[in-house]
Amino acid sequence: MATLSDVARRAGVSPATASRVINGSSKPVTDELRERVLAAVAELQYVPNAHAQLLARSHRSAVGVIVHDVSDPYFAEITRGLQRVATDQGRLLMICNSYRDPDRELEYVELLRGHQVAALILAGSGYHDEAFTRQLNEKLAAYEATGGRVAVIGRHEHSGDAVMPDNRTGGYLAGRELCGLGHRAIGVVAGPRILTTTTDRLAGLRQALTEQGSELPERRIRYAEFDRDGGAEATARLLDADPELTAIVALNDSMAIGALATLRARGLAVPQQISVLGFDDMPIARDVTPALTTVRLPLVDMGVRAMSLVLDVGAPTPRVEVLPAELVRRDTAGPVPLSTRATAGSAPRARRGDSTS
Amino acid sequence: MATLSDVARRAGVSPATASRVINGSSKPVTDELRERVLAAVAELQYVPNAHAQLLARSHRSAVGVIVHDVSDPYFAEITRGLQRVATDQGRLLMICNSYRDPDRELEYVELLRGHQVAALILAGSGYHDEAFTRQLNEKLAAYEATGGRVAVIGRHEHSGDAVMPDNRTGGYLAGRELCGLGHRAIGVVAGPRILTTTTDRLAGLRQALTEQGSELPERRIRYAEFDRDGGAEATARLLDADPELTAIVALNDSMAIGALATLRARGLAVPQQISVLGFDDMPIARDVTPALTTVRLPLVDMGVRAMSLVLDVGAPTPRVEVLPAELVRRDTAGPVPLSTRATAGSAPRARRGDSTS
DNA sequence: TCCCTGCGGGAAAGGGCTTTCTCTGCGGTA
DNA sequence: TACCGCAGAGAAAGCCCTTTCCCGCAGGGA
Repeated sequence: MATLSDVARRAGVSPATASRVINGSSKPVTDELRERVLAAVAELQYVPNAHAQLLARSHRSAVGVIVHDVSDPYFAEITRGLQRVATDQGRLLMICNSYRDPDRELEYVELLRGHQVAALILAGSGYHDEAFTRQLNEKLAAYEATGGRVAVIGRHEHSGDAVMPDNRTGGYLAGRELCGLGHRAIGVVAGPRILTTTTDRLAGLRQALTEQGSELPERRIRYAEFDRDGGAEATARLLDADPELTAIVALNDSMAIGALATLRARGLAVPQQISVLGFDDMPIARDVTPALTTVRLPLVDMGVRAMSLVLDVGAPTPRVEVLPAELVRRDTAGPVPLSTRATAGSAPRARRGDSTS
Repeated sequence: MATLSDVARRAGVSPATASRVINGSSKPVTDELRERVLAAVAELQYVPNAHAQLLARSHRSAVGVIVHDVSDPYFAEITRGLQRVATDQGRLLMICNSYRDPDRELEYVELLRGHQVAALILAGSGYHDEAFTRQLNEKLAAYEATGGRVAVIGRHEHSGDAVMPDNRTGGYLAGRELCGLGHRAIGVVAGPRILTTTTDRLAGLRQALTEQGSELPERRIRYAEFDRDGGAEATARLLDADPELTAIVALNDSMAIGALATLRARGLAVPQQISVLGFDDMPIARDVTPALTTVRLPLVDMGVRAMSLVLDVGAPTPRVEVLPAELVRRDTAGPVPLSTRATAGSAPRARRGDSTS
């Protein structure tokens, strides 16, 4: 690899001058030398060693991002928002997938800190795990103590900047919608119970059902991976245990798609025989058939906010932005079937209308 | 930020010793000093500066990857394959999205080279653009001249290692399937015409139609973005121009999903009134309704192969692996409708069967 | 007793760049 | 003519590590 001094030697100048030309320094350099340096750069196909540069200018500009999995549409959307702001401000993003492994999350915090990132964004659910939470907070505190900025998306554990989707209200909206349609026998296809996102959404759902004089017993909940196959499998288990179910709430859209697959395989018509509700409103939700009724979270906006928070230096730090959830009515949730409606004792209401309720 | 000499000072040892303890060097250090160093590390929350490390050990280990967009399922799958091998070998991946912008691709080659990556993988279609191709090849050659390894996935332009999905045969399989089902009026929803992937798939398709005594006129092709909305829009244009179409081939699954959306919006039944074929077989293909008939490419495997190629140093370099395309019959392709079949003059054949033909 | 060996540790030389500081030489003013 | 100031270039001091080289010392063999 050609180095800066190779370039300088070839151009017959000092490395200092070469550096100034290449970086467009404010210090003036005569046109003649400039030309010579540029020519040498081209001839040698010189590319500066990024590590040396980053080491020399102790000026940190990249931003680290830790997500569960960028290829999961939920995080893909959030990342799109993060990226948008970062690009506007000329920041490079380093994105790491933790695959929901707390240890890996801890490792990545160190890794990114080692890479001298200016800020750190953790996106994705926190864990019900005190030991882990404490460790993570220690590491984040250490990082912040050296001037790093931290923001989290959808995690309670951190005491600084945060963007919080209103998972609980989202769950509540889902529950209220289904109750309004007359459903009482509602099953839940949930993500891992160790995730706070799961429990938050569940809590809202439970509250809605309770308000309607119904309830949500544990036997009507199945916990599985937060993805398509997890949803398919959990739905199968749910149906096996309780064939009377008239509605299923999936705690994210990927699981809902898995649920639809299982229902289709079993020949159950959605929403005529059984209703399905998703959560997140990821892009594919409108393209499945029937189109998925779901709770929308402003995913891209969550990314935008988080990145803005973290790059807005100087602002007093503990800022928490709660972003609202919103019900999106499409075609997978309908009134409780006639055969069971009599026992439900509540009139179904119109299915389409405003998207918020 | 604490530095190594801070740690050394606190532990009362030299930086050399501290470094040896921290990196688990093969050089022996007495337990006592080791303890002291480790204690100092913990107290100071020391994390080594990655740039300094990377600079000091001139040993390159990360691998650079340039894709069009990781959040596109096509690339997400490929990346999964890349990641798998990289993780096994303890390599870090630096993934960059070019968003199909050739200039950005060029920039990323430089960026990654600057970051001293051990190898570079370019995934995603090449461009019909000679000037760009020449520039890219120059940059890649310069990189290879300094010992870097390069592999491409699905690009013709590079003369070294390559993993090539058999796009042409895939197009051919799609065409043959549709002809076999009696279709003659076939429209194509294509990606940008500047992409070689588009033209390769189109060429195979055209060949199949020609063999069947049919043809594929330009007026039955619409070029659009390689995504869901592009597919929806191109389908609409196609239908407006030629309402007689009995089948639509989308040149990737995202576009096919867009096509299905447009057809649904227009009340056209798939496959009873019109058939749809996709390409790639991304995971969501089986979850749309009707499930998408498509041409499968071994996406994860493509990633695995490419990474293996590039990390298998010492092997003589120009290796090209062609991976086969395979037809996957699901529910969106059916026999040509009765009303038009008479004019088509060919008996439809069974729709389900072996997945290859 | 002397020498050699090997072990544990430190000094110091990079690694490639940025940036401050210093120096030279020129034009302009008194 | 003497002096000042400044533009433009280079020397050199970091940035923070890793690793080679070297040194001192203790133990073992002759």
